[in-house]
Amino acid sequence: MSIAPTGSSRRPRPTDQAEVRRHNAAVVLEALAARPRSRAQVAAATGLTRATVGSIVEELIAGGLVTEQGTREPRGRVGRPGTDVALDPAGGAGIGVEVNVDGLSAVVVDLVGEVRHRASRPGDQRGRRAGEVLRSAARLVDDALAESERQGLRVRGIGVAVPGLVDLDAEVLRVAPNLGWQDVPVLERMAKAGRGGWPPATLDNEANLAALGELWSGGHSGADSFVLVNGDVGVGAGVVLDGRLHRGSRGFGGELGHLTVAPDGPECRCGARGCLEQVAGLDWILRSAGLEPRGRSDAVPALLAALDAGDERAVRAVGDAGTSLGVGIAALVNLFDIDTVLLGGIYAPLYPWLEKAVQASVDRRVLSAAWAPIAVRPSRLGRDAAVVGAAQSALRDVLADPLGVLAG
Amino acid sequence: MSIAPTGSSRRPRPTDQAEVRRHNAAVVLEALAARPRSRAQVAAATGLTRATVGSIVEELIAGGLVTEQGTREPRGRVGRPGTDVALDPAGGAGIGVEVNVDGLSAVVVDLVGEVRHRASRPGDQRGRRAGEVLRSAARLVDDALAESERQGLRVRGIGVAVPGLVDLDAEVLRVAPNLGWQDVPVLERMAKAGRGGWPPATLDNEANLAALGELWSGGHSGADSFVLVNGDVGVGAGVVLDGRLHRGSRGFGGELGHLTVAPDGPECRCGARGCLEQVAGLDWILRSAGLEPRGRSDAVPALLAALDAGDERAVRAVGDAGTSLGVGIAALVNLFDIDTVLLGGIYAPLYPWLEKAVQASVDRRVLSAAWAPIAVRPSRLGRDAAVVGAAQSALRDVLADPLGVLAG
DNA sequence: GAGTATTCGTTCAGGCGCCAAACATACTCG
DNA sequence: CGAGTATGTTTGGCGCCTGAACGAATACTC
Repeated sequence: MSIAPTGSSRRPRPTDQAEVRRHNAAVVLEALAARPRSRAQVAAATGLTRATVGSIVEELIAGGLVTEQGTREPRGRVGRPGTDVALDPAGGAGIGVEVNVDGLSAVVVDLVGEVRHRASRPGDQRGRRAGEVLRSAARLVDDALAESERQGLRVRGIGVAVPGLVDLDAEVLRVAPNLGWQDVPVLERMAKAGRGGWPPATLDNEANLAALGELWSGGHSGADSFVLVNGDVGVGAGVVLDGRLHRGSRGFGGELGHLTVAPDGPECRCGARGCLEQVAGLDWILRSAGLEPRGRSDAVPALLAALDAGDERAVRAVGDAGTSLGVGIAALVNLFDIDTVLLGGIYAPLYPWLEKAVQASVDRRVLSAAWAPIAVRPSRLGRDAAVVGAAQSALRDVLADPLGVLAG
Repeated sequence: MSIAPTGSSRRPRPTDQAEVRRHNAAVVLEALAARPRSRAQVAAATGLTRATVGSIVEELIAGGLVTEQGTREPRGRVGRPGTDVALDPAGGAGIGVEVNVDGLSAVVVDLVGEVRHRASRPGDQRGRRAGEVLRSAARLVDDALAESERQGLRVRGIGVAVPGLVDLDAEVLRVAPNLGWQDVPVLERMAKAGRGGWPPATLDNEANLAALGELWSGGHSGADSFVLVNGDVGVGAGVVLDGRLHRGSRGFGGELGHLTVAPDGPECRCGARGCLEQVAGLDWILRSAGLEPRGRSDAVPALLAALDAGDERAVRAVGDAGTSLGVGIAALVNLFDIDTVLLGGIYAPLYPWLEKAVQASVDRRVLSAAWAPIAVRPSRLGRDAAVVGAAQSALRDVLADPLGVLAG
């Protein structure tokens, strides 16, 4: 059977009881992240003993990640009341930055998921040089760091979202067609332009991070496998399987926009024909609705206004886009076997006009739809998903391995 | 075995040191599966202490999963020579069964991956009733069990591969379009028809199992993320990410055959239009090459003969199928970010005539191809992949949790 | 050929983490 | 106010890994 020696990273690592402790600490913290609870409740929820939970909570309190809340008011139940333990908002924060075609934005999110700071620089970035844009982004980060310090938040990491293919190993933005960028070492440039003293930063695709944002903040109960389709000028997909983002081995996954849906369709920037992006992307929708794709910040409200007014051309444009989009989504669903699809980015506000066409198209093309219906829903965070997801991705390290973070 | 009442399967489970032991036993066994080694070498490879490895090996020997081999001949190195420890072939075996359109087959595979028994019943199954077919399959299993006993192999499990959508929870074959079956409780029926005393059996899609077969036996060095595209009358895909098969949450994944590649194409059995299966499946290829799709067992050799003879019509048919197939593969690659694609099933023998068209089509449509080339290769196990994978999937349980298997 | 160096496998305390049970605490109920 | 119940902590015990020490088996050196 020769399970190939797999020279690479795939070698399974051994465990020891320190790892057990770390793992269980993460389990406890996870339980507390869902909702404040007493130690006994945590024990019941996780399957650990009260003794173990007590000891872990003690350690987490010492590390400043959780705090004891005042005794809960009596609830009419017999027995000694428990004292709730909750995440400490000051225990950690993450900074998220999004670089996108129509502007930059940044947020600070604390350990409980609250947005504590928010800033943005709107404006079309397509004309600007990468270096210039990233200097602006670095300034947003510096501001966010300052603000975090003012609020007594300890920033654990920075997440940067970009609209393009990211090489995770090299931490380089390989290509962002809609920005016209290529091979840009985003993190390096930003750090160089910043005031220094930054916590560790990571770079990822905006659709991926948006999906994480939805996973952690969206409160889509029970949906721990879903795809977030992020519509914009381009169309990306963030794939979450069993509660884990699936980036692909090289960070190049989720390129839904370049799925072929019309082999004889218009030529795409990527060189192929009939890419989904060309018949369901924002530019196509705008053109098809008789609006100018340029000056996007005005164009989207104009589109929505036209739709609200019942403009037939606009309604049909969006419906047609929905049909094409459904083809792409059906492909996703057939391949990944996922039962929930979230429409994000520009698709979120367009949802009411997309819904029918998308659902019809999906139902017709998904083989398993008869046994298990596919739910297509609008994203909850909308355009914020990527920045928030980026900020939270930094915090996930804390939640996933609290003891490791405290020790490191 | 599992503790927690687990309302939802996604809740993270706590660990204790018994789990540590089990995990480390699996790590040790995995190291030994790759190649026989001494305890000291296992320790070096895994990072565990010699003391720990010694104790685990002792336990595995007691359980009959591994054996000490004679002292290795002196190798000119100083120091006391180690005694190699290796998987014990008799430590366990798996039975694989494949039910397919053109026949049934079964194999017995032992713990080291050797095929110890092989049997098949060729013949078109499309006309036969499910019950009848499954009775034949059950007989193959009974024979395989008898043969295993004769060879002193302890059968740990049975894997059944079917060409269709499988509901993993219910262990029901939901639909197999090319067999014309629907909602068949395959395992139940087989067990009822068998002589009894069967070890636990599992049901899965043939493309999935073929992918596992390739993963474990293919020796595609380094490729622990790949897609196996299994061509036949239908077209399925088995997706392996980071060395783990991705079935989808409900076992409905990998339906590459019903990807839309030609929206205006012919109508498919599934109800949609332009499914890949319709323009790259075996029936289409045969028709397009001027051969009768019926009587398939003869048709494929005829096709190959025609290709060998340079028959233009046949060559073009396969080439065209390759182009369409490339569209589907490009979709897979864009979405999953995978750099290796294996062509299996009927595509394996057709590979020489498919290669060019597929690769060209893929390269044109995969966004990341410029940075990371996509390798399209024929599968190594060919038509055997699914049966062998099915047999091995039973053995994986042993390798993944040896102590658990021994205890249970 | 004897002594030394090196490597292998085992044995033995030591530490750590979990569990089970007992205990102290705090509240409800009658 | 006492009985009953649930929470949180303490204690003893066990299992597992580690590190060091030890015997065993081989090669190297003089």
